[in-house]
Amino acid sequence: MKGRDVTIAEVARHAGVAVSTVSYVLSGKRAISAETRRRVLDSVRALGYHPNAGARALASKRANVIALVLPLRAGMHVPVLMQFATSVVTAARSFDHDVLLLTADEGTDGIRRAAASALVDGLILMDIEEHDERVPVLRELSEPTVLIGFPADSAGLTCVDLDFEAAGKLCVAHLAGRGHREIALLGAPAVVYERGTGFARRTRSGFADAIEARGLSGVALPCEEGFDDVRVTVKQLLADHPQVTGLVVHNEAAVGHVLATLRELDRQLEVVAICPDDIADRARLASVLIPAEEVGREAVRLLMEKLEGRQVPASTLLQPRLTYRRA
Amino acid sequence: MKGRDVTIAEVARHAGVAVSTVSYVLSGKRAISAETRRRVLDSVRALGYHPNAGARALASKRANVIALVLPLRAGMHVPVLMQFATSVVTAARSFDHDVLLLTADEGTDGIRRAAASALVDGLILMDIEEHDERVPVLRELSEPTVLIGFPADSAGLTCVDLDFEAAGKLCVAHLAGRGHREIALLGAPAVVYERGTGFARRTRSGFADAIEARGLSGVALPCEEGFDDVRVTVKQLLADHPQVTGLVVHNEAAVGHVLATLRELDRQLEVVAICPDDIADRARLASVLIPAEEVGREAVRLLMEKLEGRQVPASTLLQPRLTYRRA
DNA sequence: ATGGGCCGTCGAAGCGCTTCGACAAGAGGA
DNA sequence: TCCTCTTGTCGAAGCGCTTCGACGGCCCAT
Repeated sequence: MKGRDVTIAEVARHAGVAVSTVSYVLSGKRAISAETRRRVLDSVRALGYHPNAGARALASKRANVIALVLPLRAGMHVPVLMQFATSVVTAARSFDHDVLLLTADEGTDGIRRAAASALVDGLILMDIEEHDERVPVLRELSEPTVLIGFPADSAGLTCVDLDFEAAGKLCVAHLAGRGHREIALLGAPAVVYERGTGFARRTRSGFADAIEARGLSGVALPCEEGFDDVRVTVKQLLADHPQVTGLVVHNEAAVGHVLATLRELDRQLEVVAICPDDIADRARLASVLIPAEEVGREAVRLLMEKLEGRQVPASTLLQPRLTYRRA
Repeated sequence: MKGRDVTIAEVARHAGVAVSTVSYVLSGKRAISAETRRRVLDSVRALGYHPNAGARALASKRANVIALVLPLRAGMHVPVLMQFATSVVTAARSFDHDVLLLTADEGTDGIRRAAASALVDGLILMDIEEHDERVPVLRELSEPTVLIGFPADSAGLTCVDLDFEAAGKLCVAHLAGRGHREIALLGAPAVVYERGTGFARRTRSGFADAIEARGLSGVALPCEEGFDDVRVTVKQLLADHPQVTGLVVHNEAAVGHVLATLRELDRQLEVVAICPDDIADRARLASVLIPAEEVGREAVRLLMEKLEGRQVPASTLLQPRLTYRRA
């Protein structure tokens, strides 16, 4: 219910300077004497001035807003998604940008619209599939983009992600180092592989490579998320491969159920998980964590670089780290 | 990489009309002949015109963007939060608005900033506490606001939520109707009550009222979310109150663990949950669902009404519905 | 015929900001 | 001393859109 919004003209009048001077004080794009700067900033505070976002965007051709395109589909672990989202928002704020939320179910139209209307200066997309329909659209856009995840053809794009292949290898190395010769991988639900989501496949291929390179024997299975499904899968696995003593779980939702089933069967496999830290911590499990916080921050940083017109590496792979916890 | 953005002036030239005519065709705010309208729309399509959001906001004093202020704190069930968020985005899009994501950890500043800079036309806040620091800020804002949840003093505000008191009563009524005389409520983690989050308390008080009104005996306990904690809580409950035969669970994360514990103890209580449908469905449980979709949609609808300057009810309580599932 | 309305369209005035070029005034070099 | 640079500030021109008032036709009631 405060009075009408304060404009830059009122600040200028109050401080006894020209409008442009106020603008330069605020943007720092030209030298301003200390005395004038102080007067202007005092007036800004006194009047409670906030620049009008629309006017600023119109004049400067920069909205100071980026779009975050979130998926909402089966097989995504929602809390991790949320971690990404908050880290993106926080990072964006640290660059004085806001975040517009676009959901994937508006399809490519939302992306086109937000970009073409200059609503946003750039976009971050999450949960990229190998053959993602959004990717061709991005190529046509003049707005810079950063992807979290990798499509099959990433030429000309900027992508960030955990190095899941390295993560798969790291898990095998860990278990091999502790003496296991036959290792299984329990992965994402089958639908996630079918959709061609990169991270699931990449882990699996890293796993397979490492198994082969070390001359171990291994088996990789998809795994659903419900308790009963997990139970069946684990039992089947142990029946088919009784020699398995090491287990890699790459499925946040299933971790707890897998452990419960092993307890129930009284089988003492050594388990390492690829999952958020809190889940692994709760289960006292060795794990490679998904560095959602770091990925989000890095994505924003890259986008800001691109907004400044600077070159950035096409692909950024964050190296996995394994945390060992004794039970 | 397409050419520079198309402006309304180019559309006007292409269609052979005045700029204002194009604007009126697009906004529908003045009558335009069918013939002219067709020509203009053809040009719009031919040139791929998208109005510049900043210019539009500046001229019309409407950004066509609303803010969604999300919390991210302990004790909130994240998937439900996500459901709210997507339903808000979807609903907003249906009113031709976009959604700016603000996180609560920017505190009240983010709210002030977004409103004062005219970045957004209105705000929706989630996860309101009884004594929420953001509420006084909202009262000073000239932008309309809708809260999802109720603060202790909701005077002058517009709030939407599931009627949790009614939900608590409904659960008791259901169990009483099926012959139970001693009923327990397992609620949110203790911290949620301490924080004064309304929905948890309101369910508890509805529960207590219904118990008393029917002359039953009842007990209400907070409940943590980890498997082991739940196990302890349930065991304690059954030890202290061996006559309990009906159980209301108002804690999404705990539902599964409660059932597992009961199975383990071989106790056949009748359980009804207040939780999202998918969880109840998976567990084949009678439940009152949290209508996240509906709440989000309603919040947006109310906000749009307020944006139009219309009066709206101060409080909107969505009536709970109980779904009975036989196991 | 004649005037009053309505309909469809146009032109122009902003909206609040950024940024470019201009220009005093003082600093420094010759 | 004169001229050239800086440094700090100002004024004005937009940015692309909405909206207000004006106006020429046309129809209908007089």
